[in-house]
Amino acid sequence: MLYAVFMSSALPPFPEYQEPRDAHQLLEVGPASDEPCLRADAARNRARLLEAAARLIAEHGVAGVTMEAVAAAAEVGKGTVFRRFGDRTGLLMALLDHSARQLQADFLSGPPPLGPGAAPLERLRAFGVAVLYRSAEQLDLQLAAQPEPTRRFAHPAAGSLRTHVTMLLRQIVPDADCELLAHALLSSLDPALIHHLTRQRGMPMERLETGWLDLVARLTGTEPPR
Amino acid sequence: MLYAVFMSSALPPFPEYQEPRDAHQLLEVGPASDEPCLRADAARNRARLLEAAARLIAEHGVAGVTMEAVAAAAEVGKGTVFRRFGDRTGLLMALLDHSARQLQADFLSGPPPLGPGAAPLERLRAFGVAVLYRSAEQLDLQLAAQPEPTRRFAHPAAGSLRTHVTMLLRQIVPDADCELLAHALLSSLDPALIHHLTRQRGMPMERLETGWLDLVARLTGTEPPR
DNA sequence: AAGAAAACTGGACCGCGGTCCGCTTATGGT
DNA sequence: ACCATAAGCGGACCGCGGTCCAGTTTTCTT
Repeated sequence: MLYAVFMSSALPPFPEYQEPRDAHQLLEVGPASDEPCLRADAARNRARLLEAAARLIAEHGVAGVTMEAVAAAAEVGKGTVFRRFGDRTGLLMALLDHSARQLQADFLSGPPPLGPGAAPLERLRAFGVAVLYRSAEQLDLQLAAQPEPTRRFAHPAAGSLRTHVTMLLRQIVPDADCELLAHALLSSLDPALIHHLTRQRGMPMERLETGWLDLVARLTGTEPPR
Repeated sequence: MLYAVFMSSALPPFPEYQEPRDAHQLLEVGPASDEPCLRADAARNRARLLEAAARLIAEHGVAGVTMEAVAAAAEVGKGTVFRRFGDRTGLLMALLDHSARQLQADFLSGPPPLGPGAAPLERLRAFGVAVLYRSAEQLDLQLAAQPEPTRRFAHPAAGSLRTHVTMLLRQIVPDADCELLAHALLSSLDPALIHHLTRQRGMPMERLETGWLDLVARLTGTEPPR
């Protein structure tokens, strides 16, 4: 499923979050909406690059994804890779873009309990669980795609999750500092943390899952489900 | 105060957290206990390196701390820097070691409300505030010293904080999954998050502080102070 | 159709983090 | 005092991320 990504879109670049061109935006969910008028050859190269990167991951793991290796595998110059994706992190993020959009679509307009239709509290619970398992599935890539600490929260995908959680929280605990609370909640879903807990401390995912539900319950002052 | 660090100790290395030699441990708080029988010249070079690094930070900011630059400034070979500190992160951590030990001493054996003597809940509140302001003071260094995501939680200093918070939580909410709760709490004090909130989103420290108190109140099901 | 401007390309180039290994120097036993 | 040995040293070396720019290709305009 990694391989289905290549045609994903890229809307106009971001002012503050510098991305040379291709910003794997994730602002609106549109069905990989408009291919941002990339020149034909550029689009072709973009696809070849993503395919090459995916292949390299499959063969040598994330560590094998060297910018030069990707360029070579795609039979493209190194400069092209950087022009397209800005930096290694950008390339890796682009690889995750598809699943990120999927998640976003799910909680923005999918069926309950994730999407609209369920009570906010339930949506929040489902949201965390979804993020948890999604991250667990792609842990290596998620870890490798982590930008330097200064950028971590500036990225649009992160912003999207944040906004959503904040919105839900406002409906559940209107008097709280929901923005801060959202950050706290999301921090506990950080891929790096999941990695540490599951792989370095051997916790089973179920524990993390009930941990999330408990956390939500405590923060919102509600009863845990069941 | 950065400049008072140089003589800090280093106990025997860590099995799992690979550090070539000098592990800026922070396991026991001992008064920078035993200089770990470093050879005389090695100890001298270590001091010179830390001093050089601090000087470089003062002059050119953290970004100016290049391993080669540090080596040159200390009039030492590049290999020596790596032998001593393992990698750039290790060097930067060593620079933070002093204040880390200080903090640890404060909450392990200092006066209340941080140290023993106060009620666990109060200690927890004070702990967060202390961490918050300490991180804010040294934000740049803290950010730069952040290791790759895989190592973030493996570091002894992090472990020390974690243990402490877990212990306090066990006294406050004995029936909860305190280990997980501790991780959630500590995540919300991550320097990267503090950086984002204060510098990128312009929140004043006071807001973070009351945010912390509120978070503790909610998680422990207690009333916020005052 | 043709020319000009804009976009894209690729590879040479740079700096830094990290490794390696032959040489030097401290240390502790006798 | 002296030697054997372990510990430490330093700089040449490597690979990778990232930049740059002269040259090429595409697209737009008329």
